Amino acid sequence: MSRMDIQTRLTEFGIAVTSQRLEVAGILLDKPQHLAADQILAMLRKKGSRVSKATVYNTLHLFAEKGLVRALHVDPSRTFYDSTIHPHHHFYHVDIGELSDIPDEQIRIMNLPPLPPGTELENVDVLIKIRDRKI
Amino acid sequence: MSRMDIQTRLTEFGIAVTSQRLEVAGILLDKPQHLAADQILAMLRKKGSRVSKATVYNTLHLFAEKGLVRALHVDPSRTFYDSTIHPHHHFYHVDIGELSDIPDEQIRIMNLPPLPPGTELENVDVLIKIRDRKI
DNA sequence: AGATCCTTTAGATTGAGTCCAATTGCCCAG
DNA sequence: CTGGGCAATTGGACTCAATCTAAAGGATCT
Repeated sequence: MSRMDIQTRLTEFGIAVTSQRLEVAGILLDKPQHLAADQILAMLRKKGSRVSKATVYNTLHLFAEKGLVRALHVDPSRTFYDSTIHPHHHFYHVDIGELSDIPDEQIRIMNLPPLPPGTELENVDVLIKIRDRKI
Repeated sequence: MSRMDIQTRLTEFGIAVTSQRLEVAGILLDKPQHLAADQILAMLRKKGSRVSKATVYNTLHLFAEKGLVRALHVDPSRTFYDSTIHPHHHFYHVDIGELSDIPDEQIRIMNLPPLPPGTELENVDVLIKIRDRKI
């Protein structure tokens, strides 16, 4: 995705454009992937960027809140950010701690239960945990 | 659940019985609930127990591994352990950070995708995120 | 230029969870 | 009973993702 495309994208999601936000988005939105904040920070540093840790965290929170990316809480030790936002679900390979996408169309959920009164749906996550087949 | 019942339960799940494990199980298996390690530790301490932090963590890991309880990674900041193990799913109220059970029978998932080669299913988690209805 | 507001920053701090080396407890053989 | 062996427990140090804070920077408007 070009720098210009990313700018447009940020604006579409109601996010004010700054050079730091462009840098973070440039890394994460590059392709469909799942990255943690510290991985993004490391990648930025490797490229010579001077963005601070606090800004990376602030930026990712903002992106997630505005719906530009999706936060995933699968690995208990850290939050991953998913650059793919059209609805889909995940495989989590517990032996190697790896996350992969499942196209949404394949899964259909029947009989969604009634929500508790006074609440509305935010979203539905399906996480299919898999492991290496034993013998 | 009586002390004796808990002993039987541990043994059924292939867990060697110790006094510390009985104490932890006594708290968590008392009723259907979701507790974090530090909550369990605090409850034990309040009862006058001297179980160490390391033991609480070791014990919960062991319980989860043996299938006596289920670990849930929903709140990014800590792991909750669910005393209910028959299959079921969860509501997560994002505004107040509260977790509640959904009886399994209500939800049916169609068209489970094929698993990646060499892997087998561990389990399927459905997490329905809800929030306070806005006006 | 000054004022206001938002963003970024370095560095300190938090806190769940892990690690480690030492101790305790348990069980069985002799 | 005794002691060897092994598993379980322990306190305390440690890790590290994430948060907090207070100050500095940057843009925009009048």
